[in-house]
Amino acid sequence: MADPKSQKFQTLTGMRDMLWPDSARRRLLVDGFVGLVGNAGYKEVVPPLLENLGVFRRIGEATDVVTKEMYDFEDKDGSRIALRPEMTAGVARAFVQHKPALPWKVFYTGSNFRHERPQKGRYRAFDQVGVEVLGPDDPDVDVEVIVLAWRFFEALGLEQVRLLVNTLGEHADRSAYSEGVRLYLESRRSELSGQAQETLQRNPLRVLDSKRREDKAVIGEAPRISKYLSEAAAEHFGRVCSGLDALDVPYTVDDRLVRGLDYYRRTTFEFAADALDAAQNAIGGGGRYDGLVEDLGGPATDGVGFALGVDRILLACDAEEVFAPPVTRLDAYLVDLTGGESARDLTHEIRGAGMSADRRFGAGSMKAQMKAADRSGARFAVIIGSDELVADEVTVRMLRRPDDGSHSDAANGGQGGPTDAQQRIPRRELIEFLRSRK
RNA sequence: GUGGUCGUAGCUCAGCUCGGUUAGAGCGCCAGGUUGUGGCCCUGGAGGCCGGGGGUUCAAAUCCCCUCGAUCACCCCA
Repeated sequence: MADPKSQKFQTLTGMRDMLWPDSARRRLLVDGFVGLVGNAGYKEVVPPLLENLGVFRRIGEATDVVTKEMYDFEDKDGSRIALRPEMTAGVARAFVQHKPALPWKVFYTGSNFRHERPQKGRYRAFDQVGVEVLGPDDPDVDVEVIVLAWRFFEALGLEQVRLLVNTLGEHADRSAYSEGVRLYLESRRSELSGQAQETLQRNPLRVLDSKRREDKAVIGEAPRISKYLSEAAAEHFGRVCSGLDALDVPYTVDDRLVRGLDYYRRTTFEFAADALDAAQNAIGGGGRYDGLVEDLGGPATDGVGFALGVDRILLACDAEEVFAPPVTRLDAYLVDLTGGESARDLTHEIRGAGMSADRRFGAGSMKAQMKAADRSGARFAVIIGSDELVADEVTVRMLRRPDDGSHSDAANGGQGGPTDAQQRIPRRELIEFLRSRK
């Protein structure tokens, strides 16, 4: 950095400012999600960004998220607290604290923080949207949750999304399976990559996730979860699959799908965006976490949910060229050649009537004001010159047609684009004029 | 935490290999052409300590070292 007197600040590593139109697109995406899950009976929950560190420890002592990536620090009273690295643990804590009626169906949107090396689709501050259902053990809940996410991707226009599902079995199944995998991998330890050997010591199941080529052969012959499943777990999973079939949601069972966080039991799932050439192509994931609530001091309660990565979804939308940012719309833009009082009064009058209006501060030449009017996306320029002022009239000029979603552009062939119709009307009729042409 | 690539105008980049007058282009922005009319066109203008620091040299955007940042991959995960 330069000399301290004139130090310029910029965003921290892995964090970024989102400016328009990216911010508009993100807003639209989040609003769409809220609408979708609201229709399914989910209510919003807004947990705090900071929690006692212990809340997040339950995510898994063997995970990087907990051991290496948390923004944790000491509070002023000496207690250990942390910025949330994900939402589920905080939501589960809220459940334990408030004891809401069952089933508790909630959704959330918000930022999470993980201290990792940033790369495409991975930031230290990232947005997620998600849902959680606490209470029912019914496999139909798993289905509802998965289908919700699937419909959301459909609504955005995404087509190259793959749904992967798996089951890790119940607690005992998972432990037995983990041990089975560990024994197997130990027996072929020398064939594994160095990284995989390290992972093996901490969390054998995670080795199955390795992307390194040298590990593939060994992983391919590893034991399958199906052999370790209890009857109940197998039946649960079977009903999840048949539910997805019934609702025509395509999926593939991937028995190597081991999700990162320790609290998952039974159903797990992940959404991969194939249009993303980046390594970070998981745009969402989730599963059952029966036992998490108990770990946090609550009654034994089943839970299932998912989290979707807003940033990655937007990246996937870019790759598939869908979900363009919304077009700016304005009902009127004021062009005032007489000093600005009319622009000031009319913008507020129009807004007060429930329509949208803007104007240019500092006025400028008519050309400058008209240019600004065009760029604003306004349908009409409302022009007030000295003639109009004296006659108590306004000139209303159409800048684009009602059905013209694009920015006006004379070069686009003229269909619905170029317009220049204008007329003078009494000033008191302006609101009615704009309203009748909305 | 490890490795590769890259930092020049608001944005996208040229110039760097073979150091040498006021560092360029396109887009965007501002103004004028059109003294009351946007989108197209033409003209002009503003805007850069060439990421920062140090070194080599008569001379560094250009060569060397360090540093910071970005980016991609590993790891991990959304």
